[in-house]
Amino acid sequence: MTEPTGDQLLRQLGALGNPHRLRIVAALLAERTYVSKLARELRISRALLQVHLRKLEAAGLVTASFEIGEDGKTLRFYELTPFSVVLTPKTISAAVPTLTTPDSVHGNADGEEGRT
Amino acid sequence: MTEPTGDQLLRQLGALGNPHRLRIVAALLAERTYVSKLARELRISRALLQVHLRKLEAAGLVTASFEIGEDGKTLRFYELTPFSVVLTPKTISAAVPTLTTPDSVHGNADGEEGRT
DNA sequence: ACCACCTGCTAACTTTCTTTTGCATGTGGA
DNA sequence: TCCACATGCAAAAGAAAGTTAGCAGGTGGT
Repeated sequence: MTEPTGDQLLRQLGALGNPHRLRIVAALLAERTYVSKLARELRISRALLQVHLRKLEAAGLVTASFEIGEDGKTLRFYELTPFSVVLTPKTISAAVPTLTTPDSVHGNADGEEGRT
Repeated sequence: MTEPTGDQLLRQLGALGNPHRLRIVAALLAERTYVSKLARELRISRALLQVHLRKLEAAGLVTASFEIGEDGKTLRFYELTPFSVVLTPKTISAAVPTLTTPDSVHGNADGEEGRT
């Protein structure tokens, strides 16, 4: 299953390339929790945490789910997805050809000699 | 030796989280080359390529060196550094405590209640 | 009812990337 | 000398990311 497409890989890299998000991952490894609590632990605003969590979620690194706390309140729990990404020139090189980013959209995949 | 500090890891993630840079890595794996040529191959401007190369270099993923081409011209060759980064909740969690980013600079480890 | 928490969302700002343009310099070959 | 290529750097415009602040609604407990 660890055969990320270029875009998928890019999303994961983008999601992990931020100190807050790395901390979030670390925190969630220690224990799954709900947003407000996590925000308090990391000492960042809920709004900010939410944005970061979404990015992690979009990359498939964490998952969210609603749960009812002991006091009957609805809490949104987040937990880690047991991912494992190996970054080496090879793995990257293998993913690159599957990049669909608005970058490869040249309409021209190969060809075109630079000569005049 | 693969024991990146949080900052180091962050730099590598930041460096790889971009389609152009992933392509650059892939291209350099295929063959080491000099800037102008690489720019032609990737079909991006030299100026842009330079910026990306610097970022990769700053993260220690590629290295540069001057060399004299057959025609006696000075060329700046770039080549890959055989890196290998494993991303899992654990490896990340292990790196997080060593993050020195202007983020951890709270000067205040605990304290400050959220009260109004 | 009021307080204490939880959730979600948006508008506005600030900061950091990304990319383009253009200039300056150096070398070998015709 | 002029052309073709290489290198380097910086200013400026555009785009994306990161943050803050504030509003709205929901539930349980006192």
